[in-house]
Amino acid sequence: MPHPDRHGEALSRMLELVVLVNDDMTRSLARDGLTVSRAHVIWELRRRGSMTQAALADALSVSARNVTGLVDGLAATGFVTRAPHPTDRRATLVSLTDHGAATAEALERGQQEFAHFLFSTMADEQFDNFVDTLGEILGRLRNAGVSDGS
Amino acid sequence: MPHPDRHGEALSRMLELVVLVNDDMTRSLARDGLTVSRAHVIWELRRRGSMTQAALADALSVSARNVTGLVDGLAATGFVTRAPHPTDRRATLVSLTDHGAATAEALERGQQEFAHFLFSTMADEQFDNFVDTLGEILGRLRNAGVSDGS
DNA sequence: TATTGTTATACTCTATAACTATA
DNA sequence: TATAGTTATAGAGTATAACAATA
Repeated sequence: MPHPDRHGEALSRMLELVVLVNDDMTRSLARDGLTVSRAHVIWELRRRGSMTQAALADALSVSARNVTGLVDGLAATGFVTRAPHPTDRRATLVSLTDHGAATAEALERGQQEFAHFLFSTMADEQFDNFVDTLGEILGRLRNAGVSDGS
Repeated sequence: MPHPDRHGEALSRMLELVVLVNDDMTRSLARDGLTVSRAHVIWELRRRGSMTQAALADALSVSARNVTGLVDGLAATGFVTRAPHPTDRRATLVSLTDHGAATAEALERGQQEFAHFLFSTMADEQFDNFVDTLGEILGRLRNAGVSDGS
């Protein structure tokens, strides 16, 4: 087992990674007139098609109140539209506009390029080990919703 | 070089890691009555000692306005105190109270335990590779303040 | 003139609670 | 009764701009 001190160094690097990735996404999305939260909405609509706001709230783990606000913003800037639900007159169907769909594709392309930028020069063995290790760490974090991080 | 598709998978895992680590820190800090931003203030004060608000703004990459708010909150809850700067009468020195210092130590212990929780069962070789790879990725992100992430 | 910190103002994200229209 | 969505309200984090006190 490695020196315990190295564990702290590894965690520091992970925390810096969190910050840098977050900053990078925020900056990059701002160029498309988006925030991280709004991009999540677009992302879900692309993956799963038109949805009611209740379904969006569920998919994004966010309150109904927040969905209203997020959809308000996205509708005002032309990324999504609201339409009455065909059978349930209480509900609203949220869909991507053409602009929203094009943006979703651009986001996906951008993400692919970003992944390439990060990993493409890495040797096979190193890369595989990295992905596996990420998987192990994610497993722990998922199962231990509780812990004692900084 | 690995299949390009695996790059996307690696990035997905990294993004999930960002979310989980963030959630974990938020939940854990809430138990001490802290938020991530306020914990950063305590962290810097522990690392570098008492500082003026201007120095804090610099260290945290945050606006002067924000420092006022953060210090207000931390002072109201007894983690820090404000005192006049001995030589510059414009400035205010922010210091940890005993409670703040004790909290800072607890945060550091918690972070060590968290690192242990994540890494202690890992084989040497895997762990070393992981740390090295994190370093490489951080290097790229630091140097390319610009990129095209999701 | 420049710097330190505060107040004023505003935007985003988050939440709960009350309310309307429907199921 | 229960669900879908909105409005009301609130708190945290972020920011810029104007201002007072001091350098």
